[in-house]
Order: sequence, then structure tokens, then C-alpha cells
Amino acid sequence: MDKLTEILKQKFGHTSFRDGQKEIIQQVIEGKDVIAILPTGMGKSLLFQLPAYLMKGTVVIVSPLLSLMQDQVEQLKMMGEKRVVAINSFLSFEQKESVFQNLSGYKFIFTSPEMLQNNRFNRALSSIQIAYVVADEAHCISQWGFDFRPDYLRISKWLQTFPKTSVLALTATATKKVVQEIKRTLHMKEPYEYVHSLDRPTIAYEVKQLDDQKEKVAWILGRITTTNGPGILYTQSRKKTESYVEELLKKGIRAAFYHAKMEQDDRVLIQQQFQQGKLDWICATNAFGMGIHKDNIRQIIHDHIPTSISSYMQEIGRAARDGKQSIASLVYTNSDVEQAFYVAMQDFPEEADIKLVYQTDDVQIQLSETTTRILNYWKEILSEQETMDLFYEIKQKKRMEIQKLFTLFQNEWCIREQLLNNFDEQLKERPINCCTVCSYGIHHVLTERTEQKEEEKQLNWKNRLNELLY
DNA sequence: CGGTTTCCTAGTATTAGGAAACCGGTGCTATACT
Repeated sequence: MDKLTEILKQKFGHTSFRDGQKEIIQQVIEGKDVIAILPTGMGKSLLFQLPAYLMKGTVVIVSPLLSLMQDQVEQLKMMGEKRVVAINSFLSFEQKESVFQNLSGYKFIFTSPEMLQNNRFNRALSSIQIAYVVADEAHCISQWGFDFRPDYLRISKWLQTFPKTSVLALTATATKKVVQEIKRTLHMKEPYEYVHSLDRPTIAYEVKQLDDQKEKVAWILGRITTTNGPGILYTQSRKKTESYVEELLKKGIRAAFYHAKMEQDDRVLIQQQFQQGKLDWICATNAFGMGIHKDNIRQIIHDHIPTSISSYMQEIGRAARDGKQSIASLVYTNSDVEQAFYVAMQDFPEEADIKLVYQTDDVQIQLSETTTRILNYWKEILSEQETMDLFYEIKQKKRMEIQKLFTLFQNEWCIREQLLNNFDEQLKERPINCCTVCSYGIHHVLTERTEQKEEEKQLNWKNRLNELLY
């Protein structure tokens, strides 16, 4: 047995590697930059955990969410790894100090891009040996960096402080452009690239255009009350998540809503209950998703047009991790396109806002917190005109992303093929239950809803076929 | 931009109808104040 497999067995309790894992791990150990694009549930954490045991120094993992960090820390502790810490706002000033003073004692440090700007943290980091840096959910760099969380772009400068450190970037979806942005931001030199197929053969695609909002709501409520979950209903506003749940509860569906304006504790609770099978449906905004451990999600429904093909892929990709037949349904009306444009643009600075930021120092009162923060970032590195041009460009791009997805749903071409083509991938084999455009078998995908309390009973879901789609 | 909700008025019943107001995603951290 070779050394890698030995450690795999000894530390992680597996006897063999999955597709691509071994090659990626070898490259990391050799100190190469690596970018790996592979679906969630394909053993991503192993990729950054295992090499740590064959290399000197500490692994720094940059993670987008506090809950994700907590989760990973717990997972490692369960495996018996004690040298692990999450450095973020959950730690008090004193706790941080004590961690910084003993930083080399940790094998794994999880942290946020924002925290990487902390001087005290950086001084402590520069005194220890860093094995490699991991950018978890690396698509956030281009998804959030430009107009939401500028510290994602600041990683670039931060990395220059550690010029010899190699970087491992992990994500589930990335177009060629996004990969380019990740490479550039993380200063990757000829990285080893591993791209797993993005096709999910057991997810069938259903797209339906309806005339108005009422019809849409009725259709969705009908679907959820007559067919089996577990499922996620994605909506475009927080209010709607709540109103859907209200209706579903009346009809005896075990549902709960989830969005960013809820208390953190409630969010954790809802996610846990869903994962444990105590809830069948979650009605959520795009806040719900990263870090969900549930492999038997059978349905994803969208009642709107998401803001890009990538976010759509991320959202539907949460279904069918157990490899069993599932369905992703999207229902929209014509007005939903305009809504999507508006929502994507509403926090964007106007020309007047940009001028204001360049001419005044304190603009907090007039602009939203996000706008102020993002413009202050660009003010540091660009002239007023350059920022104007940049935001014009970003705006155009955002519009195009939405338009592309909308066009895709309207085209009379296979949805699966179109989605894959967007990531420069060709469809190799068409599953029987493909999509509403090209497949006749799609009506076998759904089964009738049954009143089942325990998760195990739902395992025979796919065996009971029922015609429910049309 | 488009939908939903709220408000107002007419004109006298307790509601119809139209205009105006409102609302619309994603997360980190630091700090002041209970």
C-alpha cells in the first residue's frame, strides 16, 4: 500500500480514493497550485485535509460562511484532530490573542476573507510556516468580490505576503471566465486543473412558463402538496418564503422558511431539522444552500429566474446527491425577468453615488452599507472614471447573465445540453428522464406524496411511479 | 420595472375602484448599548 492510501485508511477510514482525488492530493503535496471543480459530495474536504498530514506547517482555509467553518472544525475534531481552529468574530478579543500567540500549534486554521485583513492576525501568520492556502467555494471570489464582499478581491494582495505558498482552489461550478478570475486573484502559476463533469444524470429538468403570479403560486402549491419531498423551493424575496410556508402549513406540509434576515440560531435549527428529515420542504432565498448535508433531496423548485447560470447550477445541484432520480422545476412568468434584473441591480451604485464617494469621505448616511463598502474598496485602487467604467461593465455583465439563463429556458433545445455547454462541456449520454424539451420519460420522475414521518420510509420513493406532471 | 398592499373617496351600502405608496438577495466584522 502506498503512503497516501495508508493515511487515507488510518486517518479517514476509507480504503480507496474517488475519481481525481489522488491526483489532486499528489499535486498539492508537491507544492503545485491546484484548481479543482467537482460537485458537492465528491469528497472535497479530503482534498485539503489529507495533504496536511504529509506536509510541514499549517493549512489556512479561507471559507465564505461562519457556519461552514464551524462545521468543518467540528468534522475534524470528530476525526480526532485537535489542532484546529476557526478564527472569526465568534472569538472574543482575548480568545483571538491567545490563539495568535500559539498559532503554530494549529494544523488547520479556518478563517474568512475579511479576517485576512486583520493586522494582528497577519503578524502572527507571518511567524509560522504555512503548508498551503485553500480557497473553499472559490467561485465566491468572482460571485461576491466585485459588488458584495470586496475582501474576496483583497485576498490577491494578501497572498503576495506569502509568495512561496501554494494555493488550492475548490468549487462546484465555474465557467472558463470564472476560472480565469480565480487564477488571477490567487496568483496561480500554471495550476493543475481538475474538472469533473458537471452533468447530474439523475436530475431531470422541468421548465414551465405561466401567465401570472397567482397561477404560478397555485401550480407550486399543487406540486408540493401532491408529490414527495424532501425539497427546496427557491423564491426571490424573503416575504415570499414566508407566505409559501404559511400556505403549505395549512395543507399539512412540514415546511419552514429560511432567509438572511432570520436570527442565526433559527437558521441553524431549520437547517438541522431539514437534514434530520423533520421537515420536508424549505422555502428559501438564495441564502440557503452552502454547507447543507442532505443527500436525498428529491425536488428543487424555482419560482423565479436566478441571477446566473452558475447560481442556478449551484441551487439545483443540491438535489440527488444519493444518485437517485430527482427533479429540478422552474416556473416563471414574463415579468419575472424584469424582477430578476431589478433585484440584481438594486444595490448597484449610480453614477451620482460614485461621484459622492470620490468627493466626500463620510457618505454612510446617504448610501447603503454594502454600496459604501464596495465603493471604498474601488476608490483605493481606481480613479473615479475607471470606477464608473467598471460598474457600467459589471452591470452589463449581470444583465447578460440573467438574460442568458432566461433565453436558455425559452429555447427549444435540451436544457441539460445548454447548461453543460455554458461550462464548455458536451453531453455524453442523455438520461431517459432528461428535460421537458427533449424527453418523454419525465412523467415517471415524480411520485405521489405520502404522509411519512420518518426519513427511511422515503427511500422507496423512486419505485412508485406516478403520472403527475401534466 | 412590476407586483402587492394601503389608502382614499364616493356617497350612504359597508364596498368597489383607482391612485399612491411600498417593496424586492447574498455576509463578514466592529462597536455601542442593554
